[in-house]
Amino acid sequence: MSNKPKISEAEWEVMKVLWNRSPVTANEVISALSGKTAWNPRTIRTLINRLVAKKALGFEKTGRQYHYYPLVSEEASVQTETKSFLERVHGGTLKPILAAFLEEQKLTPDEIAELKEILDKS
Amino acid sequence: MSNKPKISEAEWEVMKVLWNRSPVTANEVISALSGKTAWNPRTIRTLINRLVAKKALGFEKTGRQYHYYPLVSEEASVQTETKSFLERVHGGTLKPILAAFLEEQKLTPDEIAELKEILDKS
DNA sequence: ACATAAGTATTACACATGTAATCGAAAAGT
DNA sequence: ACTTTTCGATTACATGTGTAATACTTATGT
Repeated sequence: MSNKPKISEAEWEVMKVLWNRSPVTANEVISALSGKTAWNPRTIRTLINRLVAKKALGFEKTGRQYHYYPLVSEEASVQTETKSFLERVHGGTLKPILAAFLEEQKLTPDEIAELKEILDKS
Repeated sequence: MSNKPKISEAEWEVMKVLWNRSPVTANEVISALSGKTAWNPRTIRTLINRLVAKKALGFEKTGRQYHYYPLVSEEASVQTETKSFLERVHGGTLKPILAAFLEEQKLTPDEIAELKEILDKS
């Protein structure tokens, strides 16, 4: 089952909150995002609702409040996104991709070592 | 100037044709894509028009025919896409991303060596 | 019990995207 | 010169996305 729902860019921010901690209420998602984004709480609720409609999130009712939790794992979603990304830039040279990776992620030495290990094993 | 126009997934296919060879006519783009996609020629013309509107493509008229060519480089576009992709999954663990990369089997041993070199230098 | 507040559900609306069809103009055949 | 074909330009339309506002429902305080 667990088919890969397409998660939009804004929705992705919501998912990251839920992957980080769950189950949480809509309000908790809203306050978690209030530092990061300038979205209206209504907007965030809309995003949550869409994610529920897409079956990327589930919830349990506790009284009138809903506690949301992910129905898709972060790992699987990253995989899906990455695959789609790679398909799109297929044929592009790989070097600038990794270069951007390195530049953007500000990799720690530990992470670099880990990546090298992955490369070694392949 | 040359600001980064957002190129959609379908449009990206058109750009790849043009990055590969240009300037070419719409019909040449259409036949280049006829093997890869099942799009109606009308659809491809629409995509070309949108890319022109986004200033991702330019053209010269030769008689009544237009010869299109990219206004943005593949390198720059890959960079932009990659940055956006990374921002979206930012905070996600890096390992599954590289794992997906490797799984796609885009990496030849030569490339792996090259990547390791990049990692070494950073 | 009833009003109020706090959640959730429904509706809105503009712009992007996928996927074309139709309109109009100009080149080319007859 | 007129008709037909061939391009490009304009228009279409459903669905997705960003960004909310409004309506509805139900705890909760009084």
